Order: sequence, then structure tokens, then C-alpha cells
Amino acid sequence: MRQLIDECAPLIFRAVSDIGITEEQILSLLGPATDTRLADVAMPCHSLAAIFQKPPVDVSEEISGLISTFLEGIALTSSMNGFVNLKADPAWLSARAMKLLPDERLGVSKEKPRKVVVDYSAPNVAKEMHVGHLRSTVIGDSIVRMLEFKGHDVIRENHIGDWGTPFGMLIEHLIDIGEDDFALDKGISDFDQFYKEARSKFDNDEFFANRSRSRVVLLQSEDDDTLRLWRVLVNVSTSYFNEVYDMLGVLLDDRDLMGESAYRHLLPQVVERLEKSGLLEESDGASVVFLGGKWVNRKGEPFPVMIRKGDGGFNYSTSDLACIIDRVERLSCDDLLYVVGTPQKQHFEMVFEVASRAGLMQNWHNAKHVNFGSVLDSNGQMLKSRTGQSVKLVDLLKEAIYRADESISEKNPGLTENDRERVSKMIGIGAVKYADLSTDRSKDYTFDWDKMLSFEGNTAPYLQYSHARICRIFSLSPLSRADVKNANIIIQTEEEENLARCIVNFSEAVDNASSTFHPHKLCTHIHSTSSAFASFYEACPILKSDDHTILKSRLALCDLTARTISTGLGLLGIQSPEEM
RNA sequence: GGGCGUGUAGCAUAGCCUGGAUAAUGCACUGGCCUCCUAAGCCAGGGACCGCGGGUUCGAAUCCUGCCGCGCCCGCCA
Repeated sequence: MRQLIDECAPLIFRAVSDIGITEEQILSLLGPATDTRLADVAMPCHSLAAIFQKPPVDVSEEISGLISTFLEGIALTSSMNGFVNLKADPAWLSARAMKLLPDERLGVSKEKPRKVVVDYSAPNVAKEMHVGHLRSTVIGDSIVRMLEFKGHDVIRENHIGDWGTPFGMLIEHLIDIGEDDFALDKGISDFDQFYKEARSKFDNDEFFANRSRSRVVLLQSEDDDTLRLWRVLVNVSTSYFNEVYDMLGVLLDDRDLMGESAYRHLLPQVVERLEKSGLLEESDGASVVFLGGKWVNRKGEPFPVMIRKGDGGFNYSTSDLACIIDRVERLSCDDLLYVVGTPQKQHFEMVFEVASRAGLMQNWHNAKHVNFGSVLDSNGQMLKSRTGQSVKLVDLLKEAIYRADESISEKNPGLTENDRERVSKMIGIGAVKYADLSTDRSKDYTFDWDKMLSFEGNTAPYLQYSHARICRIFSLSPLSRADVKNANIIIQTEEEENLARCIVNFSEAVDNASSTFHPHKLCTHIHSTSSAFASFYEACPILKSDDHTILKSRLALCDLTARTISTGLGLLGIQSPEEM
């Protein structure tokens, strides 16, 4: 309840300045109440007790008595157990809620724009997309949407794995099976098989392995025919990625592609600049940077960042440094976000450290590894398919849609074929995304079909259902959504009060989620809102209320709730069906 | 061996950054509520030495420290 604190703090200070409490003390003590039944905002007075030489209970009572008239119309004041408790006055809540009625943004402010590069998704060419890419794609998409909503200039970058030594064997395998067949067959089928066949030939066939190695050299020297074959692999892969992105409903498209190949001409420059800054050292024939400090290997010896391998090739640290140069110098970005799994934490720490020391980015650049945990099955193991392979993303999405379709067919047989198909896609995909986004991204997450597709609990279908219910109410209502924009919101019941409180707090939830890149904070808030709505819906007749002003007021709350849910879900990349 | 992370009811999680009251939510469980706007819902209830031990503090799930369990990383893969 940031808004309530902001409004109350100066008034409290005015009320208590006589007894010698400073504004700093008030601001540091005021905070969200832990017990939300008692208060929205609380001020513990235990630390003041020592100063006044009185028990905390007496201090809180005294302060409560002094401030209550100053906060009239804003918050209701009480005291208990040494706490001053402030509960938002229903009149204040309704005034705040009414302000949001004509506001498309539901009170969410825009910030001073920063230019933010978000690096996410990053599938590999000629490889299947799996659940790891799902997390990066879904989390990245949501972060992009939140940052754009907050007014930032966001540049999406899909750093696909489209360069490097594996492409020797992939191109040779492509030649073997014939490129025409490949392009025709591979549309949305099995890349894993293609990759595995290539790998197997590389490992078992010395002649093939030698061809592959020569092919890498040709690729790196940009031989025309080799590049042409390489493009076949890239094009078929990216059109496949696009099909998956389309199915997922994320913002990524071809314009966002910035694969590793895009940085290959910058790699020698990285070496040059590190050399010039004196960071580069030779070690066992390779060029490396030793950072010292906590970065030591098993034997306690310094552990380096590999810049140029002994064979003259570059690897991923070099490529990431080239990316930083490009993003800082060509794009002039302020922030660099990397939506990549937690296992690569150390890698990014080291790369950022090298980039800073080499002056590739400045203090005011904010480079952040937006890490995420692994996807586990119900046994706490990394999620695998029945055959022990990593799960193909398309299969997973298809199953989600299929399962959603089954549920809807059973629960609402009245839907037309067309609507059912459209809605099952929204629900199935929404369920997968929400399950991923609703827990702290930095922790591992447990994948569970039944839970994510359940229409109960903290799931997308539950939230979508709340939204659909409200749309249904308006379809039966004498007043339209537009008609209630000027409504006088009257809060009479506890359920109306709780709902209004959720609606008013939406902007704060968006700010918390976007500033920390933690979408689950937004999920938690939308779920509370939905839950408050369900209670309101049971307790407060809407269309059946006999008083027209109450009807209008409650419909206004419905409108705000629906927009809170759909805007919130929208920021998570999830659609809100109007019926389901 | 070093580094990083993690441990909260039967299960899945939030709260930890920035210390406050009887630790929150969902599933599951128990008991209620459909001639009434979608019961895909609501209401009520039981269930937790917040991994273990120390420390700091008026006050610790939260901060510090030591253990224990689990996971990831530690030179030419990305």
C-alpha cells in the first residue's frame, strides 16, 4: 500500500512533530501490515518505546490518538500490541478506484525511458526446442511486455546458436541426406533426429569427422557454397522457431534474430581490446583473462575466462563480450538483460567483470543475468519424456491445448467448434505460461499437468474464468462497460472493500514485478484480485440489485476487475477469453 | 577442496532484499452452500519446533555464523 503510506506519512509527521518524532523515523517505521485483517499499513512503536521511556503499547496508543483526526477520510486509525494500525478508509478506496475507471493504464505510471536490450529464448539451429527454451522465452516475453508498458525502449534479441564447430558436421550431414529433402521434410518435425544422426556419424565415422572439420574451416572463411548450405539450415530452423513462437503467442519474430553469427566479425576486436587493456594472458597456448579473487579451480589455482582457444577458435565468452560491445556501442543501450538459466550464473559474472575491467561497458550500464531454475518432474528430476529424451516443446504445447480442449468440451458443451478451438488454445498455452511465471523464476519449478490446467487455485484457467464470468455479466447487463466509466463507486460490504483494495494496488504490483524482473509478483496479485472477486460475486448481487446506483457501482467494480485481470495477464503474455 | 544457490503443513508455493503482531496462498482433506448473474464457484474447519545449532536484537522464516541434506559451476562445449 505504497499510495496509502505516501499520503499518510506527511500528515502523521504534522500530527506528531510536537512530541519529537522525526519524519525519517516515521518513514522508516511505516510499512505494509503483516496481518492484513488488522491493517493495510502498520507502524511498530517498539523502538520508540526506549526513547519515550514508556511501554510500546502506550506509545502506539498515544500516537494513534494524535493522528486519527489528521487521517480522516484516508485511513482508519487504531492501535494494538504496540502497533499503530492504518486501514484504508472505504471512502479513500472508492475515490482511488473511481480515478481508475477512465484510466486505460489502471494507474500504472510510465518511467523515464531506458533503452533495454533483453536477450532471451536462444534456441539452437538444427536442434529441437525444449523446456529450457520455454522458460527463457516465456519469462523473457513477460519481462519485455512489462518494461514496454512501463514506458521503456525495449530491444528484443534472440541469440540463436547458429555458429560454431557443430556446423561442420551439420552441413556435411545435410549434404549427405540432400538439402531438398531436408527443407521439405523438416518443417515442424524432428530436428533432434537430424542432430543425433550427424553426431553419431561424427563420432563413429573418421572420414565424416574429417569432412566436418574441413567444413568448419570453410564456414569460418566464409566460403560461398558453405554459407549457402548454412543458410538452408538457419532458414529452416528459424521458420520452425517462428511456428513455435506463433503457437506460444510471444512477441519474437525474424526482426529480433541476433544469432552468434552476427557477432563473428567482432571477435578479433574483442581480443584486440582485451590485449590493449592489458587483461589478456597466454596460458597453455590459449588467450585467457585471469580475474583472480574467488575464481579458482579445484586445485586453488586461478581459473580463467577463455577468450581464444589453443586452436585459434573463439568460444562463448568471446561471443558474449562481442555482444556487449555491439549492444553498448551500436545500440547505445542502458541495460542489458540476459534471460538465461541459473547454471550459467558464474559465466555471466565473469563476462560482466571482464567487460567492466576492459571498459567495454561503464558503471552506469546495468548488465543483469535474469536467471531461472530448471524444470523438474514430480520426482524432482529434470523433466524428461518417457523415452528419457528432453521433452519437445511443440509436443508439450500440443498436449496442453489438447487437455484444455478436453476440459472445455466437458464443462461448456455449448461452445461452437470454432470458439472451442480458439479458447482451448488460449487456456492451454496460458496454463503452461502461467505455471512457469507464477513461481519465483530463480528457483527450480515442478511441472505438473493436472495442476496447471486445473480451474481451481493459482492457475491461468481460474483467472481466465473470472474474466469470462465478468464478461458474461456485462452481456446480460442493461449498462455497458462504457456506461459505468462515470460511476460513483459505493463501498458497503467487506467484499467490495477487499476487491477495491486489490484494484487500487494493481499499479504497485506491476511496479514491483517489473523493477525486479519477477513476474510471479504480478501473478500473486492477480490471483488475489480474482479471489476477492469470487467472494464479492457470491456475497453481492450485481444485476439483481434493486438500487440503480448500487447496480452501477458494482458493475464499475466488475469492469475494473476484468481490466485488472486482462491487463495483468496481458503483461504475462496470456490472453483473456470473453467466454469459455 | 573452492564458489554459488536452495531447504517453509501430505504436496506445490509466497513471504527473506528493506527484521515486527496468532507465518500466508493453492491443491489434497473434513463439514456446509445450487428453484438465484457460469458450483469451472463460495463459506467454515483441521493440518508447520519456517532443515539443525549458535549469535545480533526489545523482537528473527527474514540479518550474521557453524553444521547437515539437495542442486549447479570450477580451461579450451554453449
